[in-house]
Amino acid sequence: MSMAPPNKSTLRSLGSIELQTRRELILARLRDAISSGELAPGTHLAEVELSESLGVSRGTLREALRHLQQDGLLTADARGRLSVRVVSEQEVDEIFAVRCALESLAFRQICDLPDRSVVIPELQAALGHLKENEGDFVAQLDADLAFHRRLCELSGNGTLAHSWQGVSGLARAAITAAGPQTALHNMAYQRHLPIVSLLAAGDIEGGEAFLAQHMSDAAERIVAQMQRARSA
Amino acid sequence: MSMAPPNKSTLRSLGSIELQTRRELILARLRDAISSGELAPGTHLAEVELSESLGVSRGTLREALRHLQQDGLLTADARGRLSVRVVSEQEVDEIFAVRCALESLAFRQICDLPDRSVVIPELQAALGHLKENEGDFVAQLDADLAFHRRLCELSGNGTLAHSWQGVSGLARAAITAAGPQTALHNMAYQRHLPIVSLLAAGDIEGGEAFLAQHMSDAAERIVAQMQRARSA
DNA sequence: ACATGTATGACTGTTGACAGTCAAGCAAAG
DNA sequence: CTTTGCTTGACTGTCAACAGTCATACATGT
Repeated sequence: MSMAPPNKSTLRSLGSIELQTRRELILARLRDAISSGELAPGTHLAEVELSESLGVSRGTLREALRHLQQDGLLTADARGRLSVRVVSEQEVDEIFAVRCALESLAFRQICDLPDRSVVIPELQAALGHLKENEGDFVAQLDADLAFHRRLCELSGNGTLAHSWQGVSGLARAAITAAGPQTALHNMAYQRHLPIVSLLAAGDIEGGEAFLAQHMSDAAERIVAQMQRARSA
Repeated sequence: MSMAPPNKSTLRSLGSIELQTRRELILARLRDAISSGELAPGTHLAEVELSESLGVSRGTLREALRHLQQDGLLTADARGRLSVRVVSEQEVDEIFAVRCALESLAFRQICDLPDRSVVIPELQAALGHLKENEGDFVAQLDADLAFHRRLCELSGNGTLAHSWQGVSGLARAAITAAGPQTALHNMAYQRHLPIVSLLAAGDIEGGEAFLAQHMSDAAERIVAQMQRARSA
């Protein structure tokens, strides 16, 4: 019995299996654990215990930890012990101010793009995910951040997207730490809709103003919730 | 023979010795090597060879490499081999656009500070270092970046300062890669002076406009030098 | 010649173990 | 009761070695 020889298109369509190294696996795992609150802020991360529970050696774990440390999600004390970063209320303002600056740049760069018509549908698709599953907090948070990330990516500025990712980890950790009562998910679709509209209109001034309000609102809401949770 | 008992002030003045781990030492060493061009862009970094030449084990080296990778100074190919990042001409524009957005935020936040009078002398001091040793290229580059870093630090926004550091590594690598002919050091003092003046005056609009011009000028000069070097 | 095995070398991924350091607890000396 | 010294336990810093994979080059068969 003879099989038909594979043609080039078949070979190409097979693609390549994505190779996930152990380090990358536990890196993603730890990222999720921190940003979801599974690892509460301030938690001490003992290397031996963590490596055993994750099923990897300490060396492999340490490489992932260095990555997270550079991301700002972990902090080291004088003796080198790592713990999950606790974001203060002041830092929430800082984080969202930086996000505002970066996303405003993305907005401007998209407006300066020769052809804006391609990015609008992309953002509308991201908006769609925001409209779906309105009850689920984490899903809403994911969709929220995904929308803003897409905004940065669509600017075509890879350095910008990379910088944004650097602060987004902290942003997500802060939002999660504040708790699901933050009510960030209420009306999330409506709150993000004007961004796309202003972008489609090419209104740079309007977009920047709206983004500034959008970010300061979010920061204020989170800080308020943190204070409420602290006094309780 | 009796010594006088140490009083508290003496004890306090002793301070504490700063503990430098091997990982941090070689991290700084590699940082310098990359940003100074000692390790040329595209250079392949073999772990065994590097660890031997640095006098550390592979494990220790790898932790430092992960740090640099996250900083964007190193890139990994499909097989995990690391090499010094080569910044394209497009990326130069990207990097300086991000720097502009971040430093503009720093400018605004300093202007919003209750007491601006404290930061002005600090920046003037940084300007002073820029005026000194005008012949030395690397010293000028150091002073240049130090000035901009100080601007971000003085904003009081630690997250902003951290994000800036994230792109500054790439910026420095790009400048060094373009070569000392970039003439970035010419009139560096005069080119930075208006930033402090506008800041002292609290002129946000003027400051942002100047920073935008400052950054796009720098990017243009670097790209031009890269093209010149490439065609030669 | 061309395609297919097959050894070889180089490199990264990963691991387990050793060494040094700090904190906590306890005992002895003042 | 305070201080000093010692022991124990836990933790991070560091290392050398094993295992798996890929590219290269050579040899083999058609």
